[in-house]
Amino acid sequence: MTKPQIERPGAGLSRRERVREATLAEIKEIARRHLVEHGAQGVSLRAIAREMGMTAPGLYRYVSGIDALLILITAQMYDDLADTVAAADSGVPEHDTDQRILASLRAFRGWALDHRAEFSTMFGPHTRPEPDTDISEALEAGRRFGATFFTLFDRLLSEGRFEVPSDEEVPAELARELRTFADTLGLSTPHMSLGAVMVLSSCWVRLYGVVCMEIFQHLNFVMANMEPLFESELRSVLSRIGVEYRPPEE
Amino acid sequence: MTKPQIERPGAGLSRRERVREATLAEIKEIARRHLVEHGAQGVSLRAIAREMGMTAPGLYRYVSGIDALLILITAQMYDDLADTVAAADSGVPEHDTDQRILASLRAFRGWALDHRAEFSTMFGPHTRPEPDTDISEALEAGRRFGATFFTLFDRLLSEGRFEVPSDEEVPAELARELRTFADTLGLSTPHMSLGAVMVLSSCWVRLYGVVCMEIFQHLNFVMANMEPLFESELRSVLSRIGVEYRPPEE
DNA sequence: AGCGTTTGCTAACGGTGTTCACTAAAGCGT
DNA sequence: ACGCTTTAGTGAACACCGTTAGCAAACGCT
Repeated sequence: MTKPQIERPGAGLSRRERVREATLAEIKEIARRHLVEHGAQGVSLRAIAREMGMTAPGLYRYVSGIDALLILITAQMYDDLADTVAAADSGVPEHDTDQRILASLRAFRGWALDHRAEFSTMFGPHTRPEPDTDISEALEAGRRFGATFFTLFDRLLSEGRFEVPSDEEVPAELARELRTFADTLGLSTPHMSLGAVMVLSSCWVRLYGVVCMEIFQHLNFVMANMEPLFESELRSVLSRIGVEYRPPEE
Repeated sequence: MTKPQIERPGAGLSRRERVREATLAEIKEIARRHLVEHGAQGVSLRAIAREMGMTAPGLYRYVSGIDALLILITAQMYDDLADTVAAADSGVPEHDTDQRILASLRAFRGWALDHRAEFSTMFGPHTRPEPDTDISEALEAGRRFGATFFTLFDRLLSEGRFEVPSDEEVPAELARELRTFADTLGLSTPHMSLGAVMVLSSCWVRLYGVVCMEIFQHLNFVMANMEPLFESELRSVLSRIGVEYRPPEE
């Protein structure tokens, strides 16, 4: 009888660990649905437990509190966002770098518009998590999300699309930060110089800013439709990195 | 006896209205302190009432609910921020436009760093307020906050510091939005063309973005110190509008 | 002095996070 | 197959929260 007692699809997980993983997954799934439907305030352990047919204190076997739960589902959301962006990217002919970039970035904004509550918890204000909470999962998911953009950006570098500042042009203090940034995210390719990382973060800041502004409704009462502003920033950012802008379809 | 029964410093307020205004002010003051000390979650009607020596339901005579209260104090916070920025601006010789701009923008970031919870509620995710809530006060305070920057920006325009895009270069949809933006905020000076408003919003988006990123701790685990990135963006933004950048003192 | 308005209270409902002591079951080693 | 250990989940309890309804006292005006 070669029935494996331990080696299972889940890779080296005992039965107990498997069912544990399953209910944890259920918790996260329900939590996320509540987040979507009722906003961050609407996620409550008691409601989740109710829906699962158990009581709230039982959840503490799986999650150390409501804050930790919200961090946990952050990882899922980054995965979802990453998938959406990656799908948009691969929906464009592989060689057409310009359109791939356009599509990816617009997909980013589009996802944010369709998932305001998620976006807010991912990119909005954080209360610094207690030191013991495991954040690695969310970090890894965030890395995966950025990967699509890094890849495309690296293509631009290899194609020599725009002028990259020399390392001497990067102020010393900024250089230090950019290095830890690049190291932590593991972006070291032949073309990825310090100057390139600087340009990349500058672009990201701008797009992050305009999308945050839209989702957080900062200009809600002075500007009805934020899309033109986004497109304008997009255009400006892309011209900086030698990518041809094209207005959205239709 | 010329004792004025109605005409008082508060301008045409009956005694009742005055004491009412006073307790409302007390409510807002305590609410704001709680916001600073315990974050947005830590503002509760019950706690405020307790501190005032009354009970929570009594507060409903003054405020229609906790959400409305948070909106109310938003106005105060904008005032505070506006004062800080204005103070930094006027701490520089009046003719030195470049330094005034630098000082104002750094004061903006500095205030944000010193008032994370306030900044988060002001610039972070909003749940759209119920239609009946009065938002005009916060809007006016926000306008006052922007005024310092508008004034300085207008100076740059009048000095012809940089090239302003012609109106034809502004895409039609964006132009529409920028017009309502400019109208609502009342920025119509001789120099304030559509192209100028476009440049202004672009600059604002970038600075908003980098400060949000820092305060919301979006890159918390990949970048320890965000100041160099802010300074880098600041430098880049200022070069766009013909202002000389100088690194911060010390 | 009387009367309507405004203010604040108590009580109550329904919701929340979290801790603790406890039971019942599942897993594991022999 | 038995017994022991680890674990999952429960119930009760504590300390909060926002909000509504009904009522009594204080206030201001005529």
